[in-house]
Amino acid sequence: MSYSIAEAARRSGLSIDTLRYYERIKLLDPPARDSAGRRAYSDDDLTWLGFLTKLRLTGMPIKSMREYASLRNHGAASAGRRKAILVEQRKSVAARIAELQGCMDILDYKISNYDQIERKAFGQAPALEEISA
Amino acid sequence: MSYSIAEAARRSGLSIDTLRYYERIKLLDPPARDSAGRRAYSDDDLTWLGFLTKLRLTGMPIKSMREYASLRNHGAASAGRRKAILVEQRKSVAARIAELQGCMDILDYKISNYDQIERKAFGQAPALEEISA
DNA sequence: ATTTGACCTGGAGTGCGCTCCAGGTCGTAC
DNA sequence: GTACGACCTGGAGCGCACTCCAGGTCAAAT
Repeated sequence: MSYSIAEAARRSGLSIDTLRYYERIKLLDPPARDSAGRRAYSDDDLTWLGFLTKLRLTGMPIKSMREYASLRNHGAASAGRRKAILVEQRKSVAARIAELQGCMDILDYKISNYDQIERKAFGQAPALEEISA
Repeated sequence: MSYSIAEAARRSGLSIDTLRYYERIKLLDPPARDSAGRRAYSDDDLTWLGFLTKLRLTGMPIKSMREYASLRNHGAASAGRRKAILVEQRKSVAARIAELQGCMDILDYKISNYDQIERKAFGQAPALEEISA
């Protein structure tokens, strides 16, 4: 199967502009063209786009994605480097998750403070939270 | 205690420029000044900066942080809205953590693929991974 | 034959969150 | 008294990841 750019956008969740942008910056090999010169994305193209969007979601900068993308065209010899990139990214994702957990604990603490204030709302204790809010 | 901008930067982990920037965009109430007109941050200022940096770490946009910051100056009446902002942010953090977990699963899968390739490296199986790499 | 709409290109513009710069003022150390 | 270093201001500049635009082509529908 092959897909128009609009279809590819719909299926990948990226915008049409972003698809062309990714091609320009070499994240994506130029897709086939139909007889009228329009892009015709293959299933493989979409699979790759799907993986790219996952990498983006991890917060990987486009620079690194470009390196990974370019290594794909350098065959099996580049597998080691490709794996290393993913391992490194995995590490940074794990760190980010831990960081977010930590932040969430703080949010929970602050939220529970506000809860207490609400529960005290019928008393007249002076806004205690202002001290650390 | 009060702190020079350099000290405040060191303690908050933000740059001096960022401290002045945060003040300009009203994330931070203008700190006191010493006799020479230099900023003198209080412990409360630093506490607030600490909380701000946590909010930033959660990915909260500066726009929302500004809203929260401005509500602080509107007393106890704004506590409900402030809490709502934090609750909303907590939700988005939880969602982001889930998203990252999902991405990490994919990374793990890809990495284990590369592991297999390495283990087969002494055989001559054609680079199987190319199909979905 | 012409209108429509999806697509094309190269290049400019945008929003975010800083970061840097020039030119100037202070207070302390020599 | 002058040299130094830390600080000040207003404003310009930057890197990132898109996003938008003008002006054009092409094929199917009327």
